[in-house]
Amino acid sequence: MSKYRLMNKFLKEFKDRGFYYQCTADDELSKLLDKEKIKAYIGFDCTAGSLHVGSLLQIMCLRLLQKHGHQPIVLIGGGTTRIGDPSGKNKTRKILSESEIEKNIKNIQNILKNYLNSDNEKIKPIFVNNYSWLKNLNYISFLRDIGKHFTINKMLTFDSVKTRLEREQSLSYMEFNYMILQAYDFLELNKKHNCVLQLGGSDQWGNIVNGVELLKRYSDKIAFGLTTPLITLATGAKMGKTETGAVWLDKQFLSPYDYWQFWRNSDDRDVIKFLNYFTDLSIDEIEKIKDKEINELKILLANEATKMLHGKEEAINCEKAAQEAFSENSTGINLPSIKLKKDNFKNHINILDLVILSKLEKSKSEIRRLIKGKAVKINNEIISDDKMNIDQKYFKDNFLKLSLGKKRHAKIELI
RNA sequence: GGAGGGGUUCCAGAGCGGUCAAAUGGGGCGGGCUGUAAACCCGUUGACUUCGGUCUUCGAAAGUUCGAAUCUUUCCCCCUCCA
Repeated sequence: MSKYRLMNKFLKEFKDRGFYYQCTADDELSKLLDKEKIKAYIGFDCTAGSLHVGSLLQIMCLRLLQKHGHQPIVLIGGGTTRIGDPSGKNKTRKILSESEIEKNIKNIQNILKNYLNSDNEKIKPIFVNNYSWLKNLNYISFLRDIGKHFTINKMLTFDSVKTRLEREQSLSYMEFNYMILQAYDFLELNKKHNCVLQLGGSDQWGNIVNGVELLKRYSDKIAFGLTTPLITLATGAKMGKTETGAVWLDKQFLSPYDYWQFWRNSDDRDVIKFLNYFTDLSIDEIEKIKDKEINELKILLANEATKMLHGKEEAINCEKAAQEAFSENSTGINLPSIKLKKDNFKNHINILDLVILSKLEKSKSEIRRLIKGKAVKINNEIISDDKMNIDQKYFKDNFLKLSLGKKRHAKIELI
């Protein structure tokens, strides 16, 4: 901290953008980064079938590394997922099947590829799966070579262990070993790739420090750990999960339109922060525009974030669709469309069934409630009767716009 | 191993034989105000319904009863204290 002004460019940007939370030794790290291009890694867990915005800050860290000429290593925890990280959990989580894990790994890699530069040999991401080394560990030699560097006394002091022990549920020996395995990952990546830095969320601090210390003890090597803060929204909620579900970084789970909307609906107080975290706009640019009309900034944020994941074209489409959908007399023509066979309309279809088909809502009771609350619209006309039938004359050029409340819109198209 | 306490709808947490689809708070959803924000106000929040009702829920199963989230038995799980 003391040499802040002299700080390495990568670290400086890391701090200026608000990514910085803790570092094992920032002065030394700064010096090292000035001297040479390094390899750094972040581990991703593959419990879920995809990644959501909760991991986006980590992904942005990888991008930032690349931007400054360092090479990121993406560690997918194929092995450790088989164990389960006890951090922040009060229950042992379910163990996934082999095929599920394999599928998740592929999917997660694909998402990351959207974000990372793979063209430049020097900085292109190295994907590794810790299962490849963990699966063949020999128990006795592992205990002797690695285990001896860990004391139970110390391990018991880690929050992840402590909370589980003190407070509620049991902690299995299997999970207890998680932190050792993660430390071992760092050692392995150091040997194989000369990786000297591990990044992660602040909840990973303990695990990261373990790795750094293991490297020191085992091979007398200096390595570093760097963590990012836990992002909370202005409302206090954790980032990444909405009530409707997680904000997935994956078309199959969340449409680009909804992804765009997620950013567009950010809390005023979060917008500048998010521009720093989740866009490529330079700090200077953000400084320049920060007093612009807040809704313009939200659109900018949505565009930039969507562009990064889904591409420029999609981002433009999303903006158009949104503009159109929210305007007074919109036809909803640019909305993502739900296609229905004309057979469904031999005569007519009940409004409730139509909404169900649109997938905007799946409970008829809920739709009835919405209708009572004047929240259901077809072509911007309020529907007041849940027995109403919709026939083909509601379709103009074979489509109609269906709205639930102010924010949920869909285009129903006849084919 | 011994002694107590507990498992309730998304969450927290009341209820302790009928008036219980279950208080209250949080969250969500919708409406109002606005700016697709926040705050605030109002409504709503198991499913299905021909709007009369019907069906499924209070850890699991069996039982008592006209009637059970509420009582009994067995089982599963959790917490606290003692050994």
